Amino acid sequence: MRKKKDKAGEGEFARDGLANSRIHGSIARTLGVAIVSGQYAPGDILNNEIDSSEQLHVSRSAYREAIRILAAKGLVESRPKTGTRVTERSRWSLLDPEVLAWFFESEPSEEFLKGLYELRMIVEPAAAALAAERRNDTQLERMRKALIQMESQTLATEAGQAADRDFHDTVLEATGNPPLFTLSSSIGAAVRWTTIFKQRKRELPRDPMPDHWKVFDAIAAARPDQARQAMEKLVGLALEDTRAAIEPKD
Amino acid sequence: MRKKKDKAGEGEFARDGLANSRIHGSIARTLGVAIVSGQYAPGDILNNEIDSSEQLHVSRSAYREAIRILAAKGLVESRPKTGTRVTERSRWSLLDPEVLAWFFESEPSEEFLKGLYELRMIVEPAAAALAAERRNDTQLERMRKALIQMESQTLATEAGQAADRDFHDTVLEATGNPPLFTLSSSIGAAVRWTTIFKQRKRELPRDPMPDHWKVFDAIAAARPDQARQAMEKLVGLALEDTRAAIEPKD
DNA sequence: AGATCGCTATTTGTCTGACTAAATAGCCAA
DNA sequence: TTGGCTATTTAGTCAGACAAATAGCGATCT
Repeated sequence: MRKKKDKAGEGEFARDGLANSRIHGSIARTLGVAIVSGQYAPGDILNNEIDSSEQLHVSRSAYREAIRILAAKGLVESRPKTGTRVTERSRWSLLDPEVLAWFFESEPSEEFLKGLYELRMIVEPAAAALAAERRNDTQLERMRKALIQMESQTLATEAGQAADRDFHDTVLEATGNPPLFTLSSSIGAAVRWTTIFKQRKRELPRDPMPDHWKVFDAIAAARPDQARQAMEKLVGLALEDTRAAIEPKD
Repeated sequence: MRKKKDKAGEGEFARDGLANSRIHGSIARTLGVAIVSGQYAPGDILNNEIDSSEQLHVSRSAYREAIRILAAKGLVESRPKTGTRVTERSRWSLLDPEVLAWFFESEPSEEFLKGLYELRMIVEPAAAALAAERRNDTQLERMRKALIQMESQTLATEAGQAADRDFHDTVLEATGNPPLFTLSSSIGAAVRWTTIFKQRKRELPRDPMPDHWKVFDAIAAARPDQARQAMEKLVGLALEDTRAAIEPKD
């Protein structure tokens, strides 16, 4: 009864190779992905804890801990007798790093991506302006290193993409505004998908470096307005590229 | 090495009267407040699960579920052998409604409030502009009703304050951008504290209604730029009022 | 002396099963 | 019809055992 071989179908939950090697984390991820991908609709009630944990071949306590994680992120709500139900979308913590990752586990909807870009378009230019006023030398150096790395590795490599994200991250950090900085995971997600979509197009994509350097130069020169405008242009072009790739007209 | 007798007052955790009536929620709140208020510093290691749960007079499973909640919000990180440690501030989900509530449980630091206002200053004018383009009649009606309620009840009443928050909420919702809308809890928190600080001053505070109506009119008239400017002014004045109240010079 | 390997103690992680408490639905009586 | 009681279902809590991971130490080898 204990270690029986899983029957196909039920009891499958992916244990991520690296992180999330704990069962509760894996279950949370599995359920989280199922919820954000629409496999469960808001208002739907999950099977009760006993049935669910049996189907997944895990103990009730591990399953419950997974549910607590989902509840903490606003995806579900539990009450005695009623059970655990999926909450309405407006209550989901869409900017939570994990929730975001679950969203991007399957291809995100165009509408969702559009929303994320709109957020970038609002936040990043303002952040660049603040960064131009407040950045310290360490942060400036980190930005420069990131761009150099991005330049030499190109966005075709994982290291280059990480450098890209690191640059945008550091800009946010240089605002010295902690609440603003927590948006970095959301913006990082959008940045990542810009790259993915750009590379999906066959043609050689536009070189992103000049735009990035303009932002950097303005921040280094402590020119807020210039930094805002440069970042506006950068994000605008990224949006364009992504939109072009997402609407395949050819 | 380990303290035999812990601090006096062991086993105390507030069970919120209304929501959070479950033990795991109460413990999460107690620990969450202790963490964000600086009672535990990032890097600190919590007592192990057995000791902690005994001190709180709860079962280990209830305690563990609380820890899972905190981990889901990025406040702590658990690993075997090492224990559960408080994560660095930059990983905290500062915009999560519960985390925000824990922050405001004790008086928030001026710096934190400033960050929140800066976020408002960035997000709300842009949101008002988008709302002017996209709002539907239902949302418009909700905004109008909120302002009327706010006008008649005044910000001295709980109902009036709720109406204020509802107005700002609806503007965010009218952007039609779900990721943007999730910022409403953060912005609502800032709005709430504007009122608290304003009322702390003895003198009769400035009437907030004209500014609000200007924003509404612009959104109703579908004029994005006008809406942006009106909201900019509204938030700017709110910031001023709060700053005046937070720095008592008289 | 230094590096390497493996052991062990400690801590979280998982499991089991029983019992408690809350919330609902449905019944029964007024 | 209504109002309240009760049965039932579900999450919530508890206790205790065992498993897995790993940081740190110590023995061993070079």
